[in-house]
Amino acid sequence: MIKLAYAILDRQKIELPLKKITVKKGDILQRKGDINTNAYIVESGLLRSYTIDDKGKEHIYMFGPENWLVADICETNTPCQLYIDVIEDAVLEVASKEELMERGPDIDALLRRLNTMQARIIMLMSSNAIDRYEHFIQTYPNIIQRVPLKMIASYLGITPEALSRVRNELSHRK
Amino acid sequence: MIKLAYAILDRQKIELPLKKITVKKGDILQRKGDINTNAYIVESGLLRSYTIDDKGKEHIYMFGPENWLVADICETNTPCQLYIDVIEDAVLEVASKEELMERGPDIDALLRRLNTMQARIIMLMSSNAIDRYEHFIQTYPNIIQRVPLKMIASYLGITPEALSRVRNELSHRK
DNA sequence: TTTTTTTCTTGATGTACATCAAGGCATAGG
DNA sequence: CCTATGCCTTGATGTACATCAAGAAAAAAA
Repeated sequence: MIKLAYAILDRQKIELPLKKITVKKGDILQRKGDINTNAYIVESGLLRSYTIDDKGKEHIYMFGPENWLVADICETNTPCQLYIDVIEDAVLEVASKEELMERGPDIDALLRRLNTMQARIIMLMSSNAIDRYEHFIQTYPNIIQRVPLKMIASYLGITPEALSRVRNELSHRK
Repeated sequence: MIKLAYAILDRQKIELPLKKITVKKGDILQRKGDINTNAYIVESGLLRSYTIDDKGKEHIYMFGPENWLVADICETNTPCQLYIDVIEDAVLEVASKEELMERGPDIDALLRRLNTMQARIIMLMSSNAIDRYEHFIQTYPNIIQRVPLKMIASYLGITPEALSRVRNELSHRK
C-alpha cells in the first residue's frame, strides 16, 4: 500500500511536535533504493529530489523550498526511486510516513500537487526549451536566484548549454 | 479550491446510485475551457483526455479504461485544461465533482495516481522513444490492442512515424 | 459491393537539442 | 594569498526525432 506523497504542508493540521534536524548543503538525506524512508518538512532552506539515469545523468524531480513536504512516493518495504539532498543549509522536521498519515492527509494539498504534475507532464510533452523556461520562471520566480542554472536545466529536461543559449536568445529579443 | 482529480475508483465506497449514460465513439464529453465539468466513472468502454497545443497538435494525457475515474483537475469556476472524448462506445456514471467529494475521496487511489505521474515525469525527462514504448507496453498491456498507434505515440510524446520505426527496430532485434 | 476515410509504413530532408571541448569567471579551501 | 573546483558561456559537430510526402492496407461509410 502506498503511504505518502509529496504534498504542500498545511501548517494548521500539525498537532504534535516532530523531531527537528539541521542539515548542511551537500548532505544526502535519501538514496535511490533506500526503503521505508522518512518524510521531510522544510522549515527553512532548500532541498531537491532527483533520479540518476543509466548514463549517470541527474534529473531533478522537484525542488523543496520552505513549507514543502518532501518525500518519495513509494510502497512500504519497497525501494524508493529518488535521491533527496540539501541545496541550501536547512532546518527540517522529520517524520515517518506512518506518523504523517495518522494525522490525516491534506486532500487539498494532494490535489494541488496532482494539478502541478499534470501541468508539468503537458509541458514536457508539448513545449520546447524556451517555453519550458518561461513557464518555470513564472511558476517558481523565487527559486531561480537560489539554485545554479544547471539544476534548472535538469528540472526542465534540457542541458545547461541549451538553457544558456535559451537565456541568451530571450535577452536578445528585448 | 481544487475539487477533484483523476483517481482510480474504489468500488466499495459507492453508496448511492449515480446517473448513468451511454456514449458513442467520437463523442466529446468535455472541451478545454469548459467550467465546472463533471467526473466520469468508466463502467465499460474507453475514454481519453488530451490537450491541443498552439500548433493544433494533440497530446494525450491519459487513457480511461474500465473502472477509471476520469475528470479534470481544476478549480471551481475556472476553465479546465483538457478535452475528454470517447474512443470506444462506453457506459459511464456521471457525477459532479462535489458529489464525489462528499462520499470521501479515496486517498490510496490519489497516492497511486501520484505515483504513476511521478514515473511518467521521470520517463519523459530521461527516456528515449524505445524505452518509453517498452515502458508503456509493460504498464498498459491491454490498452495497446484497443487504440490506434498514433494515440500511443501521442501519449508517449513522439510522432506516429517515430513509433512505427521503434516497433520496426524492436521486432528486428529478436 | 464500391468509395471514402483512416491507419500504418517507408523514404528524404530538416531541426532542435545533445554532446564534446575549451576558455573565462567566480567562489571556496588550503 | 594562491590554487582548485565549480559554474557559465560559446563554438563545432553529432544525432534522435520531427516534418513532409507518398503509397499500401485496413476500416468505415455509402
